[in-house]
Amino acid sequence: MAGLKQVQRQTGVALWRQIADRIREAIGNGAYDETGMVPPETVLALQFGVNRHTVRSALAALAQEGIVRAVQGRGTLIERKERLNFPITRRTRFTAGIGDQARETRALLLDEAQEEASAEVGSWLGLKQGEMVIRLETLRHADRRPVSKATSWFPAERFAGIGEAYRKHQSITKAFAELGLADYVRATTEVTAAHAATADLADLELTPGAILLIAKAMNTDLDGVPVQYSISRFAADRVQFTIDN
Amino acid sequence: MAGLKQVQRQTGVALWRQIADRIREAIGNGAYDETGMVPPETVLALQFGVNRHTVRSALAALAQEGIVRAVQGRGTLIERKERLNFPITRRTRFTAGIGDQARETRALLLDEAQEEASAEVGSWLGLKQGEMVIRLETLRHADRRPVSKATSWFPAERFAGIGEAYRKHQSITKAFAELGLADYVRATTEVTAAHAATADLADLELTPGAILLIAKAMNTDLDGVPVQYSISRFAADRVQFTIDN
DNA sequence: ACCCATTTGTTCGTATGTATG
DNA sequence: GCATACATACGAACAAATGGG
Repeated sequence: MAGLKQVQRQTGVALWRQIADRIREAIGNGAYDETGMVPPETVLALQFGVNRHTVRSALAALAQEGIVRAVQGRGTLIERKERLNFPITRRTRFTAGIGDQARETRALLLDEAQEEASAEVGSWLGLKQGEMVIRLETLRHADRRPVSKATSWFPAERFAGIGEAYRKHQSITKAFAELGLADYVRATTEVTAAHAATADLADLELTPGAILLIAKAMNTDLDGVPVQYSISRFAADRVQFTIDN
Repeated sequence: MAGLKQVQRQTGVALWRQIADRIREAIGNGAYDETGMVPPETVLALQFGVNRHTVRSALAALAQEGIVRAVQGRGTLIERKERLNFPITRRTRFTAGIGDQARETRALLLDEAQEEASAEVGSWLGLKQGEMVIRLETLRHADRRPVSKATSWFPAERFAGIGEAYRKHQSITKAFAELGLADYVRATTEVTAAHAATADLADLELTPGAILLIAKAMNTDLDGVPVQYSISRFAADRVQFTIDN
């Protein structure tokens, strides 16, 4: 499991960042659960085959993120360690899916706009290019940590006022209900991964080079008519998806 | 869509690498399909707010990967642009899922071993920790490009000889069939994303900082008895998953 | 054949960031 | 904290190849 030389030089990614990424990941995977702390700097330096200064840079970055806290004479304590599980099923809902794993969830409406459907959005929603759609930009937190940022499109005619409804209820499900759609199902989900764009880095409180899990999803009503197309970006360090067949 | 200053300084990730990652992604998304080439270096430099040298470093990295080819006086041509779609369903199979999108698929058995089940593997396969399992390390190509690297575990008693069978048929499905298991289904899939480890970088022909889509999957026979647990690492640039409910 | 704008390729120099001991 | 070596990034040129008038 340990393995030496897990980092590479002259690749455009500084060693301290590669090491920070690996330690963050190891923490998320529960590698240091027994002690609740990261191994000593000298041990890490040996493991990664780098100078202790380099390890210190990596730990400083993680401390900056609030993931670890160095205490002189004791070691580097792990402050936070979470990975939320997000089930993708026919009845996928954000709040219900995350709700039982977090004490508190929040939803923020960053932006709302009415616009003409792009080719991509139109094809997913079954609209002609140029028909009007409502776009919502939303940010979701769990226990005060940003978890996902999503862009959603809705047919404008059918769901006029969904922005206000979402702001009020902080939930797509409840906003749909207020607009007369009692139930909906997840039809299709496409999952990819990519480096975060700068705009998402800020909102999701990530550092450059961070990874996003991206879910492009289409929801329909019970008659199979598309009601929502969304592109959700999740901080890959903080979530995993599960698909149960 | 364009957007200025999409890169950040002093983050431990070199600008040229951030830019290379964004251009690779843009190519994958079809952003330059009209011309079949990347914008001129001077234009990219302006877009990203960096010196032309920095853009050239990024393009040199992409040329090294075989994604683009620079021609003096003409521009930088896009050589390769692919993203395979990998459906995750109750009947998920690698070869059948990828097969119709690639002209040629190959499967390589990198390693085979018999070992005691770890806590994780045991819990997925319904074995006690310490019971014997067979581990296969496999690498899959589509059209001569590596697509995924997978580690699979099988109950040793029931599937003795599966390594040989896999080497012969280059297919899990056919190897199962030879050992008397005519059919199996995908029970659960967990999807995460992470930076590639060094060992995977080499086999998947990726550069450091590259992203993996990771699928932890459990297959059962038709009676619901676990027959396989696997951790597959896909090059995120080259694939996407789809989940149809 | 020639000129020209465009685009990639190359060579200086200089400043800052990264990594080591 | 210091000294050293190398990678990264910028700026200003100039050279070489391409395609079109």
